Amino acid sequence: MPAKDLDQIVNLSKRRGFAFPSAEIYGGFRSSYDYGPLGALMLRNVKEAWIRSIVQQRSDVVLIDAAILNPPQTFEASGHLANFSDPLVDCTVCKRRFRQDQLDGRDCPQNMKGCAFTEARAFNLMFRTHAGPIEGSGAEVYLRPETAQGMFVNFSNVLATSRKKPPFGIAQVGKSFRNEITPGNFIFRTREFEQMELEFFVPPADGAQWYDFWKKERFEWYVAHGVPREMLRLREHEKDELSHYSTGTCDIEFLFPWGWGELEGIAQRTDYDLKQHAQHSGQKLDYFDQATNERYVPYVVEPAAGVNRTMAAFLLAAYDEDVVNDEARTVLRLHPRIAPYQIAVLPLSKKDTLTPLAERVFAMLASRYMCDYDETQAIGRRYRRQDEIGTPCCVTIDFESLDDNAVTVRDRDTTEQVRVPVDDLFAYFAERLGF
RNA sequence: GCGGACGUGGCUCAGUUGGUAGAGCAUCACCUUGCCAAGGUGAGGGUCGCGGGUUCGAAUCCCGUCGUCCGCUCCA
Repeated sequence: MPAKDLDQIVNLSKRRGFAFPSAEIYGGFRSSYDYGPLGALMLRNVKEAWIRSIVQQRSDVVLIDAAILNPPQTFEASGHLANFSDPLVDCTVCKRRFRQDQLDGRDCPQNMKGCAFTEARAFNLMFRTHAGPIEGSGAEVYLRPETAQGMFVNFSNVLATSRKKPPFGIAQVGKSFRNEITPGNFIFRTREFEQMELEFFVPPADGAQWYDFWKKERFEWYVAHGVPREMLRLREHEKDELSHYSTGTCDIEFLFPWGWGELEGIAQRTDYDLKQHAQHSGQKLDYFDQATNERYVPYVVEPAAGVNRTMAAFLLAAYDEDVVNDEARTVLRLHPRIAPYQIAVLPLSKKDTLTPLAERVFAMLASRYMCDYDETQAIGRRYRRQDEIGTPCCVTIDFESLDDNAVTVRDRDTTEQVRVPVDDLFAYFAERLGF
């Protein structure tokens, strides 16, 4: 029973410390969220799960971390400066908004009787600032609207230093900034957001094949991390939806409370980006294949995912309310790799006699897993608290533990308990958590 | 950005025709219990988003502003 109501997640986030409206003591700042103690851990887990799948478990992808600030040339080449700005006009009569360039001098299509337009305003979706301390001086710079250009401008650097050759990929996780006209839906669309992008460079002839590969690969990543298949879909873009350089794009969409929303776009970008940067920079951005004696500009397949909206999707998919012992409980059925904590260590009693062993068990488990420690209030209440933040396992130390050096491990989803010797805990959790 | 609704302690809310704020849950301390929450006693926490105005007096009226939600628009 996934959450139907966004409010459930927003409230839980605020109440337990996943995400807070940014600068809340000053009334909040539109479109920004601050991630709290649990949210910061979960966000990191989402990114690490992606890196693990894309970089660690593959031998053909390397990771970079490029600058957020970029000179205008980067975005002149990418096309963002020319295409990322729309002149928009509002009709003061029918209250509709149009792109001026699409109106082509005509009257408002919605109202034949002379609608009145406002002055055209340019909505540039890129954040601009300047380098140097004095207002108006120094070089003009832009905050990147996507991480992708960092991979393209470093294509040669990576090729020369990593000893990779096509097909190979450059991955990056990092913040991007877009001056969205309408941010909203909690952390789904914010002006400052984080991306997980892969640029996968392939021989042109293999582009379509790799496009299919990454579509399947990325879809299954969400499934493997706990999103029910029926809450996901792969939507191929229509021909008229495609960017001018793309020969195919599809979105991996999640069924949000407000409808299907994009988690990730997978695009065939052909050789557009490398050629643009080669042209603007005057540098060669191609690959010489020794085996075939051919020189070519690789085609690019780009899976580009949103970190924050993926986190939102994980939360929504995991949210559940069930009944345990005639009591309603809220439980986040998060994947163990995604949950903020994997384990909570809970001494049954606050009696000092249990504390030394409990602290020893915590120190042991914390060397490998993110663990919480809580010794206040009734044990049942602590279980429910951990359920609500998605902790897969609770380890309870009782008085018997002092004698038999064993603890009780309680499962979040089934609430079942098993007795496990302290010495066997690592082996047990490796099996139970999967890592 | 437009239209509509809304903005009260961490959360959910109550606050009568304007008279200087309450509840439940949560949190903390102590006691009790000790394997599936909401026993006992007590405590902390709100200039009612922010600013201005009207008034003897405003959470309650007016203006502005910030923010949230819905619809439209936008989403290379």
